[in-house]
Amino acid sequence: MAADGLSSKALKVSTSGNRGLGVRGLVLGVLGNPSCLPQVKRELGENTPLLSDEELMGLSVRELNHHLRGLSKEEVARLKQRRRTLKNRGYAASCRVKRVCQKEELQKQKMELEWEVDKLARENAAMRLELDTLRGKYEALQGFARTVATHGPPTKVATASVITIVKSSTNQAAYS
Amino acid sequence: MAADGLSSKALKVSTSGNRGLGVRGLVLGVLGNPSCLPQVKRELGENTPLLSDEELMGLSVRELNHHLRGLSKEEVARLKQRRRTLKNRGYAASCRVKRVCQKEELQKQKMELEWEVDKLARENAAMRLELDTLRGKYEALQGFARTVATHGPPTKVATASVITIVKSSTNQAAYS
DNA sequence: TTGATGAGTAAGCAC
DNA sequence: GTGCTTACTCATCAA
Repeated sequence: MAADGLSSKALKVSTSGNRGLGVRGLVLGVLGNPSCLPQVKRELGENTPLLSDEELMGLSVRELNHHLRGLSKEEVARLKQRRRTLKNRGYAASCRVKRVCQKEELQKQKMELEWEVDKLARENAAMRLELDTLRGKYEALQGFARTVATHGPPTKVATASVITIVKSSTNQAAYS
Repeated sequence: MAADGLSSKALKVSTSGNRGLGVRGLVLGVLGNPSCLPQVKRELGENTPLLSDEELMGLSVRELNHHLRGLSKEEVARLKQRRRTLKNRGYAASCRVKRVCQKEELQKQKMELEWEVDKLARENAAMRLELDTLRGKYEALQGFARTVATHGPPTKVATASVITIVKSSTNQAAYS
């Protein structure tokens, strides 16, 4: 268990993948091509040219197996573990990116909604104003029509239609 | 450097702070009171009762210095590092909690805004309907008033006011 | 096996 | 020093 932790640490140090803005990766990258421990037994395999992190990452399983020929069981395990670790590093990075994107997406949607609320509220206010204005005019006209209907209607038909309009008016209870 | 990494690992294993749901912390917690390496030199200090993680975390700097009396420089550094590590663990946890809370807060705000948009849109539609209805009634009344004004006004004053109302109407250009 | 994610650790920044 | 955040590693789960 402790050995695992140690070997992992060693692998981490040996790593040269300096992604993002990480100062750590850059600093460690100065020290290292990926060969701190593997170097010891490297003479066994001629066609294993000290795979870089990127190469090891990109390999398909079949290609990886090719590179694994002639390596000791321990070496194979070590290389596979390094591959897994490198991939995990990538997964972690994309996980972080995803998190940030989701947050930004939410903030964007929020802003759009705020804008929409503002727009609708302004439309609403304008309509309310228009409605009030029209109601005022309507009431004035209605008053006139009532006067006409009361003090001397010119035609029976027209008067009837105005009365209908006035009665169908909902909440204007100013019929003293 | 490698020694640092190793000792850190050892510290991590010795740690018993099992916060959150982590299975790892629980599992490792079974193995360990915090005394894997420190135990060797423990006989030197009588008044250092193997500080637990919680105790070490909660200590003020002054209290910590008290516990540091009679320890070797290496021991002091080790203990301080453990303290720092423990605190970092807490910081990381609260950082994660904060992140989750912020996200939930955004989602909540988004939902509230969506609800508000919906409300305003419905208000808007209702007002638009009301406005159209009222416009219809107004136009009908206006037609009647014009008829009256043309074919025999009962009073001069009332007619004038109706004419004013009709003329002040903005976009109703149905004056054939 | 691969990809994603929670927790823990160290580095680095800001106060 | 303290607290926060990022990048990395590992354990663990899901597909």
